[in-house]
Amino acid sequence: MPELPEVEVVRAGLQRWVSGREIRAVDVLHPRAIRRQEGGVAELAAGLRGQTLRCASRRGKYLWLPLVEPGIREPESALIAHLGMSGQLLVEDPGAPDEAHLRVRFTFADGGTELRFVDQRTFGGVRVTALVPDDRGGRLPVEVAHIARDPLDPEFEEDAVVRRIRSKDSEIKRVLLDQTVASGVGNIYADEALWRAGIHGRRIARRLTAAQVRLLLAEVRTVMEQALSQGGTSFDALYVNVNGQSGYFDRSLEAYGREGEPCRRCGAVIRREAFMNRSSFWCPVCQRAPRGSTPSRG
DNA sequence: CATAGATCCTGTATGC
DNA sequence: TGCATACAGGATCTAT
Repeated sequence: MPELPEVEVVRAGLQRWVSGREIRAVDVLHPRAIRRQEGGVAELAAGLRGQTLRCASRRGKYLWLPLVEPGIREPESALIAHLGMSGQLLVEDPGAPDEAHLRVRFTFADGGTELRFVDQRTFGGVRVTALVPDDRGGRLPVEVAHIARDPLDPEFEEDAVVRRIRSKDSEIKRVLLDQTVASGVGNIYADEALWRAGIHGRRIARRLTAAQVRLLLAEVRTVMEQALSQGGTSFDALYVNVNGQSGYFDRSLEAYGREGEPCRRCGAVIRREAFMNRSSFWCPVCQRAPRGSTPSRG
């Protein structure tokens, strides 16, 4: 499932293969993929035709490419994409057969490779959106303005984020997944970072020490950087880079998906419990449960 | 305001 | 063999 490292791999692919190219046309094969587009297909097509894509940018799990018309320097809009849980952005030859879940096709004026948005579960989507000023004199898509900087952002404000996390009267895993606190973390890397830091996800954020929160953020950064260096995590080929290749960080996961297997640090059996309509995996020895938390299933 | 929970979506795996 | 159900989970919406 695409979290920050996977989205970053896709961003780099877009930068290499589609940045600098002029869009000729867009073909929407499934309306849900553009459900948040004001004005629907017509406005999407009008907003893209004849525009050139600028540098591929990312914050957390959002991706965008600013759009410029010939002769105009400052972009005022951008093509934005979110992969949801199964979205793919693929760069392919125009003659390649359509994927079963092809949702949107972008073709370019140069007649070269096309960009395809493929999404089985249709939680993701693309749209053209306005760029608005950010807090540092730059510009951001309006959808991204409320998303916090991610831990790999050079301008990530560690101290402020530690304070913000420790102000929350909520379970730490829930806070890690809150994209307005720090972005880019999803269910997999949350479990991995918590395991590495030796912190149970049900601990209340404001009861953690500043040192514990600092350690947790350091582990978030470490696990994401490792995943990125291996091309991201993939379980079922739903996540791929723009060339359709999977990463292999899943071989390095220590907690996520390892229910019933031994903890690689202490040998205890990794546990699993339902959490926010998904699952949490943790080591009952390395990650002590908070008082009053009910042990799950025995 | 802060926090918790439901909802969207479909292919795959599992149980009866 | 077929049908029903559980599961994967990011963002957003509603409820408290």
